[in-house]
Amino acid sequence: MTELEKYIQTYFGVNNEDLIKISSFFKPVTFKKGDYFLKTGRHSDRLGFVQTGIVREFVYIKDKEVTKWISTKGYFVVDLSSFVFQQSARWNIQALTDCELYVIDSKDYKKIGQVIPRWAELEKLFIAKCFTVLEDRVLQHLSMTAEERYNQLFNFNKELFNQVPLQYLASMLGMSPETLSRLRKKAAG
Amino acid sequence: MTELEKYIQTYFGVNNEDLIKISSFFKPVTFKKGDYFLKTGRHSDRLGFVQTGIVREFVYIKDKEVTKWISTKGYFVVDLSSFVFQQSARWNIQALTDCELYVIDSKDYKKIGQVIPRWAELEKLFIAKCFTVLEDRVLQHLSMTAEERYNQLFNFNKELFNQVPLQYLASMLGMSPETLSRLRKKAAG
DNA sequence: AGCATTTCTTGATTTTTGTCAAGAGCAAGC
DNA sequence: GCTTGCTCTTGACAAAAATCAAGAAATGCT
Repeated sequence: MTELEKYIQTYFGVNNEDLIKISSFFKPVTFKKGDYFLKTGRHSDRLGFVQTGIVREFVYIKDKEVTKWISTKGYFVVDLSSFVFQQSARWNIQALTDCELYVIDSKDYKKIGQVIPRWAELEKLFIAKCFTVLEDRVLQHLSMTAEERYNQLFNFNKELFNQVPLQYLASMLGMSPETLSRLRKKAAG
Repeated sequence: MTELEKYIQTYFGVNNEDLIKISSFFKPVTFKKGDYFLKTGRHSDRLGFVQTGIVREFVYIKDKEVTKWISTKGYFVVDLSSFVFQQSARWNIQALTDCELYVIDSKDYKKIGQVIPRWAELEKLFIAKCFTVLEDRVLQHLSMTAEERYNQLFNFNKELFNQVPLQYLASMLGMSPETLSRLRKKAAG
């Protein structure tokens, strides 16, 4: 079973037969460090799954880059408003390292629904799960200090701090790079 | 057409016949100021639609109330993780004023899917829309100061500031009540 | 109306975080 | 191996926001 199949099974809980049908629509695509999976303003008609490598989703706000999320193995990358609602893309999605993604375009994606009758239901459940994760993220900003947010992310995923330029993590945590640097020093004791 | 029907049509874009089928599952329930629609830890098997009044969703974190959202006419109120995934509720949902809600329990909710074949698809679209709204909210915390967040909410919905205790709005915006008070004074010039 | 309670404002102060600037450390490419 | 960038750290300072405390204003209740 490939990584992709493993994750689809975990996320969507389908049987082996459906699993193979679904995953067969995804095609492997390699990205070099710096390549864009998606650029703001363009129309995105594809969904990616990170097999290896690190991918950053960010947007320019007042001439500054704001990193919304950093995806590693096992994450889907997509601009949902663009993929689902055919709007122009809000996020830039860029490979931070060389990457292997499994990619599906919206034309093929629609075919999944024809093959798997319960697909819309499974999609709903998956997006609902994503929603609750984002709810938590909002709550973190309402209730935690920069230091607490740093510690939480660090405890959740230490490796990230060796693999990703810290300025991006700082942005994703909603603090300046200097603050992250100081909190890091402080936590290291 | 009732408010509920109007909003269902706007959100889900169904025809008149389906609209009536869907809305007929919702039952009007009145809540007195202070009543709880849902309490943390309980199991929630109902979804509400705010017809009149104001409803607050909040949670205790380290003995402090954190207000996640304040809903007025036209909003759905629900603990999604509880309603969809049968987990115990994460949020308290309380009437800030006397309220009329249209309420549906999960048993009846499931019947909608039997009556409207496209329902899972429509649900998916609705939750996806909610997801993109939350994405924006996260971005606001990554890129805006307390003052900018205050101004944005005030410009978006001025009435809220006359109807809701400001301490709740402050919490929802991720700042102390004192800071909100000062920003408010400053913006009033 | 009058009292009690809650909510809001204000000032003083502290803490947290951001900004600016300089330099150190690293890595990529020639 | 040596530039050339890029990234990270550090210090000094400024700005933003939190906290604490006191009182004013509004609200609810009887």
